[in-house]
Amino acid sequence: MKPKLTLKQIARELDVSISTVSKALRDSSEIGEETRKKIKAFAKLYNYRPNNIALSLKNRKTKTIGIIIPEIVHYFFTTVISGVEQVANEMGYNVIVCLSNNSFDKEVLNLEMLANGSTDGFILSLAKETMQKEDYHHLTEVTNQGMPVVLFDRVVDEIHCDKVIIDDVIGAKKAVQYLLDKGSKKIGLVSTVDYVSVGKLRTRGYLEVLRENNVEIDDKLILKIEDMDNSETEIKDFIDKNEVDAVFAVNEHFAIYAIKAIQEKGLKVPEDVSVIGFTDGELSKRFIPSLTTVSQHGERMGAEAARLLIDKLERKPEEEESYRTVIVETNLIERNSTKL
Amino acid sequence: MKPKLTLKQIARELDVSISTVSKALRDSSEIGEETRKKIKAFAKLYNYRPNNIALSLKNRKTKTIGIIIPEIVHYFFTTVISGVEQVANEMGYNVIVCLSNNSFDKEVLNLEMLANGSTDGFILSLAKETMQKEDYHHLTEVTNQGMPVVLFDRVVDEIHCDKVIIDDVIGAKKAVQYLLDKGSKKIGLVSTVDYVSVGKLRTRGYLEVLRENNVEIDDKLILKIEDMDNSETEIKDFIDKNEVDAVFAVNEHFAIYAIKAIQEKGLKVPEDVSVIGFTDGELSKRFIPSLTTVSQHGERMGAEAARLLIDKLERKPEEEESYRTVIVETNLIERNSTKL
DNA sequence: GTATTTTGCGCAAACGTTTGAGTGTTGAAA
DNA sequence: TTTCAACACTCAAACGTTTGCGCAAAATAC
Repeated sequence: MKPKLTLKQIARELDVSISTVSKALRDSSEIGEETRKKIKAFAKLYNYRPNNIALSLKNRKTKTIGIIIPEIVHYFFTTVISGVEQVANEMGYNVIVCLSNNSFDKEVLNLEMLANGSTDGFILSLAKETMQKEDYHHLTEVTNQGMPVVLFDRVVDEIHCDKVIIDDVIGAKKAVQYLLDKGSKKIGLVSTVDYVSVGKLRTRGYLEVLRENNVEIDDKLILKIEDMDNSETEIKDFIDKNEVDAVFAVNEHFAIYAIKAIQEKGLKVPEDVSVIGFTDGELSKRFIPSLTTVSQHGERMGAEAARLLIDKLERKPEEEESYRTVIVETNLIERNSTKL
Repeated sequence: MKPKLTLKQIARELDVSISTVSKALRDSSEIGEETRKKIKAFAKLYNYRPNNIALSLKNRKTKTIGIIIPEIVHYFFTTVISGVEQVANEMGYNVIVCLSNNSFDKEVLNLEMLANGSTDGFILSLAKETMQKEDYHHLTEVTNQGMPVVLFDRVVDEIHCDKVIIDDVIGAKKAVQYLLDKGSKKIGLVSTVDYVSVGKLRTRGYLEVLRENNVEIDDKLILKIEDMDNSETEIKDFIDKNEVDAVFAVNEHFAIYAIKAIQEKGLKVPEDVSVIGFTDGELSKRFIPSLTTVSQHGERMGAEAARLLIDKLERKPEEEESYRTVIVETNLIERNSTKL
């Protein structure tokens, strides 16, 4: 139980001053060859490592970036974390992960906590509740203090900062166009209510493509899930009541519930009805039939977000502010839930 | 762009000393009513928050706990994180998540990094590579420095610390006994190679139950997956070559590959062959047929681990050391991949 | 032999806090 | 008037670093 070596202890042990030790270890030319060697040998022998906290205080930077996500038990978010982590580590940064659990209050709390010196900047995706409330003061406050923030996936125009998003509209268009190309005529949409930005945008893509292809839009074929906990039965009802030859769902789960409902109705996927999902997770790959889906490339988004943030962190203060939005391209992964 | 309020600035602004400000904010009786009110009002107005880094340095504790896991894109680990996070936040602790990506070197690096002042203690699950190498010096070093460590899931006897595990043997026994009770005679096992402790233990449970029930053990019915990337075809081969009426797989993926192989062979699950998995993830719930499985209760494990760690952190130093191992009970979740 | 430069090291301040000890003023008891 | 406690506040050290500056001794130059 040796209580961690410090400069002070090395100094005492070797009978030199603290600054001599510090300088020696940092190869300062101020220190003589001999003393330097002696100190370095000692430090190495006892495995000296500088205390990060003290360094953070001194340098006024922590070399850690905070990431706040709505939930962690969620494939997409974990891939984003993975992407952030890779880039961050490469650049010598640590990552702190906090969860908002989709709660506004917890998002605020986490942000405040991390903003008080724990991190140099943030990467975050807004909690659902925050987007409903449209209250972003906690974020503007943080940015006002000069801490860079990068928003991803669930972003919002009101906050001025770097952003990483996918083009939800184009992604949705790709999916629906694909269905049309394969001969589908009556394409159902299973989406979320509009305050979830991605639901709104993907719905827009759906509508645009239909219009571009002169397909009549039938409101009955559009389902907007209000209550996630009840989504399975809502989707079942929807499928039972409507006759469709294809379904575009805005996430994996909805797609799978749709497939289940279709199968229970006595129809086959993809022979009778094609289904396309969004987000390429475990389920999409492993489900039978495996899901044709729009891939979001979470890892790439995380990497981009980390790069944007670190860029801001290491930029000289003279350079003028400017915010970028990078759009990570989606692409359609063809599997077995759509006909060839 | 106001650069974050400090005690010093408040002191200058209100023309008192720094210590007066500090004491006033902490409601010290040393400070007069009037000044205290004035200072508190000012602090509130400008939203003063003490700097965590400075506090950490002063108090020699950070109120954060580090968690290092082999991979984050993995349902079980995310549920553990979720559990840790809940308890940690309740107790006023922050959580730093780092990934070892199953690499020994990265595990060492992360540990060193976090050990240098960033966290008060660790919760971790060993990287696969670490278990192969059987090199735990990085962990013993950390514990020698007096930092508490809690190991979970992938644990090892050589390290003396608190541990949270599930009873893999009992869990496996429950599963296999269940299959026997339902009338299965030839139960296949799909496991991992033995240096992955959980694979070994679950295999042991399988063997024990068969022995207890006087069922002959047929080595041909035991598959040990060496190369994860190739597991799908290995399992397909295994199923094709052997006649079984049930399969016990040590994780979700293996279970699903088994089901696929069984179906491709022209047999039905669960009518012809029952399948049981381990770990209750998204896939188990949503797959068709949904999987009967041994639930690991990741969230509960995380919560237990956090409690153990915080307990150690807040214990007075006089109290003597003792290490506990808590075993989180598994239970069988019956779904549709086994016959009734 | 003195004047100047170089070498090798220590001092002290700073980062933002907390806190025990010290200090000066007030008011009351002796 | 002296003594002393109570009050309200400030000083300074500490946590572990880094770094500009100062200073003595040694080495060089004149």
